[in-house]
Formats: sequence, structure tokens, C-alpha cells
Amino acid sequence: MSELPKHVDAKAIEAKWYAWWKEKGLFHAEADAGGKPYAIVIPPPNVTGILHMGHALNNTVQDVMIRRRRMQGCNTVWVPGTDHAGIATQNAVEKDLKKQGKSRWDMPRDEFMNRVWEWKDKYGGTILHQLEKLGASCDWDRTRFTMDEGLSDAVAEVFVRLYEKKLIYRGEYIINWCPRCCTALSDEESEHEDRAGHLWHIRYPVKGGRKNECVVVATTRPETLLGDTAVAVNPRDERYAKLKGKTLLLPILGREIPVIEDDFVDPQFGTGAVKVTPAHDPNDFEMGRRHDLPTVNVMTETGEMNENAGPYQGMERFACRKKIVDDLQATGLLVKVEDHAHAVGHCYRCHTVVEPRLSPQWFVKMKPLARPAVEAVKDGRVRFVPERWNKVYLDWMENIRDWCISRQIWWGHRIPVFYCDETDCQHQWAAKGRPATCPRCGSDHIRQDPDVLDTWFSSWLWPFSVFGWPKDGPDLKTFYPTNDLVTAPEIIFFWVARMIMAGLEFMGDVPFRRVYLHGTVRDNQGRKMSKSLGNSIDPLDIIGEFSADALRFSLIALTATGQDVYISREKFELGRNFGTKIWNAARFLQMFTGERAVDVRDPQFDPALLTADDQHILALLQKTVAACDENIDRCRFNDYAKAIYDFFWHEFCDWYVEYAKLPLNGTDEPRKAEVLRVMHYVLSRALCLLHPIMPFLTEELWQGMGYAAVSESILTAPWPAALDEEELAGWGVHPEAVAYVDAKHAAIGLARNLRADYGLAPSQTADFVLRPADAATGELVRADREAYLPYLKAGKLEVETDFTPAKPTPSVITPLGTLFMSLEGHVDVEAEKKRLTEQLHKTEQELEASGKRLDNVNFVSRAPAEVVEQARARKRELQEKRDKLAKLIEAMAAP
RNA sequence: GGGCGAUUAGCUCAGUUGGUUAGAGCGCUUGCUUGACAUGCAAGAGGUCACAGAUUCGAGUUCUGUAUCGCCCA
Repeated sequence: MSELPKHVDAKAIEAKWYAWWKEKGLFHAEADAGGKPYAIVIPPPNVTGILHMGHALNNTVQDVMIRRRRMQGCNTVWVPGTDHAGIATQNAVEKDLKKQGKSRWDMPRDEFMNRVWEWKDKYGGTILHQLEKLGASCDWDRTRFTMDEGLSDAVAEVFVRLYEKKLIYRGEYIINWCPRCCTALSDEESEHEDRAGHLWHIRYPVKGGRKNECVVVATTRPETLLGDTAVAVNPRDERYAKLKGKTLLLPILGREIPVIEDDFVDPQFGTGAVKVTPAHDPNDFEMGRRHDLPTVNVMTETGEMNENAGPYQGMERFACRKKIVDDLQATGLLVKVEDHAHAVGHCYRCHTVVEPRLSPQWFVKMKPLARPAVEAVKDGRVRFVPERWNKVYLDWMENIRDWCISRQIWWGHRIPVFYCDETDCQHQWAAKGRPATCPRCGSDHIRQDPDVLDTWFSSWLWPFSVFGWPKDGPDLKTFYPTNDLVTAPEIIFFWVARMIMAGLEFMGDVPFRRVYLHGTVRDNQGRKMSKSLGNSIDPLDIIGEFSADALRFSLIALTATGQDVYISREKFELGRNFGTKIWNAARFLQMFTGERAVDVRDPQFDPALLTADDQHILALLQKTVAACDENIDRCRFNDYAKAIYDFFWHEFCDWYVEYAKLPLNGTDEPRKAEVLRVMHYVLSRALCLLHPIMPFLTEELWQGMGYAAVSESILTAPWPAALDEEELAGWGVHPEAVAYVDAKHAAIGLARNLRADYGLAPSQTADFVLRPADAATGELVRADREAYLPYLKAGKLEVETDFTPAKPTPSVITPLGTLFMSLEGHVDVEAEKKRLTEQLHKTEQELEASGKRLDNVNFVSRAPAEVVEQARARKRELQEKRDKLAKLIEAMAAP
């Protein structure tokens, strides 16, 4: 065993072990490797992305799941990869071009595509390398990209199948348009944000009406009035009954528009009369269809007013809004302006205000796909953790709307639809590959649809496309359906829901059994971390300052299941401190082990040599194993972290290591050897339990402490099995001994309190006498006396049945009996009396409460028997304590 | 407007099926360079569990309502 240095060099061990794990192929899985399959597919980050805290949490959770399953002997695979992030990546490259004074329109489409590929090859791998820094044990041999050949093939296959099933169609509807990205967006990609806007009340004169006769309509977007083709009122709204059949004159443009009646109009909103702009509002579009209204589009695709806007042509849409309001005011058509808060859609990529725009796009008909996906969640084939997300998912799924999948950009999967330009053919079809001629007329005058598909149209296939679909193969057979999906709630609709639909449609089975949705990482004030706020914490900075293990441990320990987590730089000290504690405990153990051989494979404890403290720590280790398993299984990762933290720090270090110092410094060699066996066994198993959270430190110690005989790497060491009481008894671990040590620890705590109450300096020794609770306890303590001395800084500890102090002596009642602390010099009798009286008072209060409870007939008759018995035991205990205290006080009073 | 979440110590949060005396980390106070560890050790102070009702023998926990904050959807 080589000596461990005083401090861990985190950077060095991270680099060393990660490279070694990869070199050994320990992350790699083969379908035929045997063992129960366990698979996770990574939520593919944007290829343009860089690691942020959300990724760090997300991937740490996955790594914890993966590493633990791997140690359990499952055939474990974690598939990494990135998505091509159509709009985001194209934006990044176009920004680059702009610096050179160019735009994509200055070059052929192919050339632009080549530039994006170059850019992707240059910067695209960044986030995956950053995941390595985090310690993610992904199977890098399986790294996928949504524009890989295989995945692109899956996209085309799916498109053609849905097209032929008539589940994909093209149509002219109002879609969300980003005038900056110049593309359509899906409903999910338009993010609604509340904005303080206005409600402008505008007069629309009645044609041929009395002087000044007009209808007042209220609108939040006055610039769209240029595209109005009607004004609508509710047919039951009597205020407007006389308007029926009238014609209005559109302000400014003077166009004649009809008054129509439609149930959709809410008489309570605004003035009860609404302008109808079918080309710029989805509800107006529907209304326009019902009433056969013309559509007038007044804007260009970049959000400027077009030729239909008359005098406003060429103005930017918000400048136009301002100008129109001014003009209405000037002509007296503006009645009033009210403040009005409303939700405004923003592009999820560039945050530009989204414009509802009438345009021809491709859609997926969702209702038929949603039906089985609803069932899969309702019958539990897919489970969400926390469960409350079921409802969110089902609500969305049951009110699902068709999915706009075409994007007017170049980077992405081009829509595999072809058009024949032969005048008398005009055939339109979907096909994989690049057909040369029209399958109907044989003409080569064909062209492909220029649009590309929404990026999510490839990521919804991820759980099976990464395993080779549409080709069948062993990977797909072994690893599909995957087991767990770990992601953030923000993408339930974008991604999770759609994957479930795609899995059921194309694979006939759900893509994963369980979805764990973790919270959002926020700053200390609860704000989302963002570049613009400048409140981001870079995980790599934290790794540099504290270590990857510290980052991982802190994130896991601080994140309660499904709750948001607030972090700041200082919070990572938690993980760092814990790592240091483990390191030092290992150094301690190594100091006493020296050159001895350590074999932790089969502990082979000698029951005759196992003391109560040995048994106690072994029993607690088993309890900890069980707690870790249960908490991981239930996605309670913070409780898992806490279980191993508390065990290691507060049981192993605080108590057992302190206890072990005595035998280790003694001369009883067999005992010494036994204690070392216990310590190495406990440390090795604790390292295993901790490995999924702190992979690097645990590997360093696994190797450094010489545990590699168990398994070459801790990464493949067997996950500790929780032993039951019977199995423990076979090792010589008995519950009575465990209970004794619990009592011993409590007694030591109470004795330390007593010392503190009397202001004893840590260096000051005191002698103690125990008047044991019973003879058996007395025997146990007598045999174990020496062990108490260091904890109590005691000169000696005597055990005397019926002990009565000769002079007033401070004392405390412990589970082991009454413990007396003899002091040099005078004892302040009054102070001690006061102390004891306070305790007596408190005990009597508790006793009274306890008595009341038991006097309650309803409690005794209705509460479960064991609860009542517990209460009775508690009462007896309190009575005993009260009597003892009373006697102690009496003794103090005696001269 | 609909839905969801949160409200527990100075701060950040746990608290699982209702059951003894509500916990942790950080911070704070006091004392310690203890032969692993000051990134540490020992001790301590600090809580009307947001508010009001209800159910129950018993409520931080269940139900109803209110308030405040946050998120999602329209």
C-alpha cells in the first residue's frame, strides 16, 4: 500500500482515472454481454451548447443510476450524443458569416451546409468533452448525432411512413413565425411571457350611418387593423343588434368591411366588438373560415409592413404600431388607451416577439398518435417521478394540437417530399433518398421541398434511432425499451411526450419505463441562471476549484426529488469537505495498516474477537446499504447521499474511528488485526456505495488502499448487498450488542454535556462512576471501561452497583444508568441542585403529557396496540427517570 | 382564467404510511493547532412548522378555505 499524500490532487486523479476507465473500455456495452439490460439514452444537448449547471445535475443523476446498475452487474449502457439544433446552430454560423459581411443567401445552399458541418466539427464536440470532465460514464463508442447517416435515415423513414398514412399533411394555417429567424415555429417553441401592454379602443365608422356613427373595437395590436376584413360581435349581444348587416369603413385605409356575428366573441372583453384579422391571428383565422372572409397579410417575413399596409409599407411592425396610434389620435378615431397585461409569444431561440402568420407549412396530425400515448401513462407502462407530472402530460396529450414541423432554414433534415413540375403531372410524393425522376410521369423536372424539419422531429426517435432503427439488430432487441429517462420538466411536451408517441407508433412499445424529472438549478435568489443576468455558475469553474466529485456530491445532496435547487459557489464546499473527510479517514487507516496484507473480498471476522462496537458499525453499514438502495430506487438521490454521508462521517469517523484508536495503539495483535479487518471492510463497502456520486475519489482510494483484488476497478466492483439480521448473526453481529453501543453513545453524549455544563476544559480530566441500570449492563460497561476514557477525557470509569457518592457529585441519568462525575475541589451544590431540578421539572412535564395521553380511553382503545405499548414504555421510562432525579436531588440536600 | 409547486431555525432546505422530545448543511456563540482531518473536533443558542377552519384518540404530515411567492398552460 503506497502512502497517501496529505492532500488529494483532484485534477490529477480525475484525468488519470477517466483516461484509464476509457482505455479499459469499462463504459462500453455489448448487446450480447449478458446480464440484465439497463439502458439510458442521454437527453442530447445542442451540438452548439456548452455545459451549464442544469446539464451537470442532469448528467450526474444519470451517471449515478448508470454506475450503480453497472456495479449491480447489469448489462448497462448509457448512450451519449448531441442534436443538431437546427435554428440555434444555423444562427451561430450566420452570425459568423455576418462578421465577414455575408449572409447565407450569398452562397449556394450546399456551400452553406458545408460551412455548418465544418463549424460543427470544430466546436460541436465541446459539451461531450465537458461531460467527461464531469465523470460521465457514457459509452462513447456509441456517440450519436441527430444528423448522422443512420439517424437521418430514421427521420426519412418516419416521415415517409407518416406521410403515407396521411398523418403528415401540408396546409395553410396561422403558425408562429419568428421574423428574426425567418422561420415557422411549433406552438411549444413560442414561449408566452406576460407583458404590460395596452388595449387601444378604436372607432370604426359605420358606412352610411348617421354623422359620427361608429363601432368601437378594442385591440392589443393596432397595426394589424390594416389587415382587418371584418368586425365581429356576439349574436346575443343586444348592444350591437342594430349593427347587423351593416358595413364599416376601416380607419386610415377606408376599406369596406362587414359586421359579422360569431359566438366566439366574448361580450365581456373590451367593448364586445372585435376586429377580425384572419391573416394575423389564429382565432380570427378560424372565424374568417366560418364566415368566408378574405385574408389580408400586411407583413413581410422579416416583420415589416408590406404593400397591403398602404402608407405604412416598409415600416418595422412596432414602429408602425406607434405611428398608427398617433395617426388614429390625430384623426380622432382613438377613443382611449387602457393598460392591459397579456401574454406575448417569444421565439425560444432568439427571444424575438413571435408573429402569428398565415403560411403554408407541414404538420403532423397528432390525435391518432396521442391516443396510445395517453394509455401508456394511464396504465403505468410509463411512470413519471414525481407522479404529479402525469397530469401535466395527460392534459397536454388530451388537448393536443397538430405539430408544425417545417422550418424555413437550411440546417437540418430536408423534408423528403418531391414535386413534379411537369404541367400535366404535378405529382407530389415522399421518398427516402434522392429520386432522379417522377415515379408517375418519369420526368426529371422534379424538385425537393426546400424546408427542413423541426429538430425535435429527429429527437423524438432518439431512444430507438440510436440503437440502429429502422434496421433491426441485437442492440435494439437488447436495449429497447430503455429503462430510465432523466430530464427537466421544460421538455415534457417538446420531447418526452413525443418520444412516447414515436416509440409506440414505430416500435410498438414505450421508449422507457420511467421518467425522472428533476428541478431547475437556480441561483441563490431563486432566479434561473442565464447569460443575460450574469448569474451563471460554470460547472467547470467549480470542478477546477473544488473537484468534479465535490460538484457532483453537492448537486445530488442539495437536490430534493423533483424540486428546484438553489446554488451558490459556497455550497460546493459541502462536497469538498466530505471528500476531504473520506480522504483523511483513509489515511488514518493506512497509517495503522502499514505493510500488512489487506483482503476485503471475504471479511471472515472472528466472532470471538468482534466487540460490540465492531458489531455496531457492521450493522449500521448494512442499514446504510439498504437505505442507499431504497433511495436510489425511488429517485430520492438526496436521501441516498445523506445516508452515505451520515454513515461515513457521523458513524464511522465520529464513533468507530475514535473507538478504534485504542486497540490500534495497543499491543493485542489479534484484536488489532480484527479491528483493521472491520475498518477495511467498512471503508471498502462505503467507497462502493459512494462511487456512483464520487467516482474519482473512490477509485483513487480503491486502488490506493489495495482493494483492487476485489475488482480491478471500483467501477465494476460488486454493489454491496444488504444482509438481514440472520446473515449478520452468522458473522457474529448481534442486535443486543448493537443496542448496547447505541446506549453507550447516548451515555457518552450526556456525559459530555455534563462536562460542558461544569465548564470543564477539554484538557481537564475527570473521574466517573456509573451506577448501572441493571447488573447485565454493569458487566458490559465494566468489560468495556477503557473504551470510554478517551471520549470522556476521563481518568477512570468505575462501575458500582448501589453507588452513593460521599459528597455532592454532579450526575446524569443515561440509558446505561446514573453516571457521576467527581470533580476536584468544591462542587456548587446549589447550582447542581438547580440543574437537576430543572431536569426533574422537564421530566415531570413530559410525564404529565404522557399520562394524559394514556388516560385517554379513546387513545388506548383506538390507537394501534404497538403505539400504545410504546407510550406505556415511555411513561415507565419517564417515571423511572423522575424517581432517580428526585433521589439525586435528595442526596444533594443531605449534608 | 385553468393547473401545479412552495411557505418548517438567521440563510438554504429535508421531514416517506398521521404516532415519543420536528432534523441537516451553512451561518452564529464558546472552547480546542487532540498522533487522520482547522476543508477539522467538542459543546451551545436558535422553530407558534404562513394563516383560519375541519377530520382524528393524535396533524408539520390529511381535507377545505385564505394570503404571499414561483412555474406551466390558455
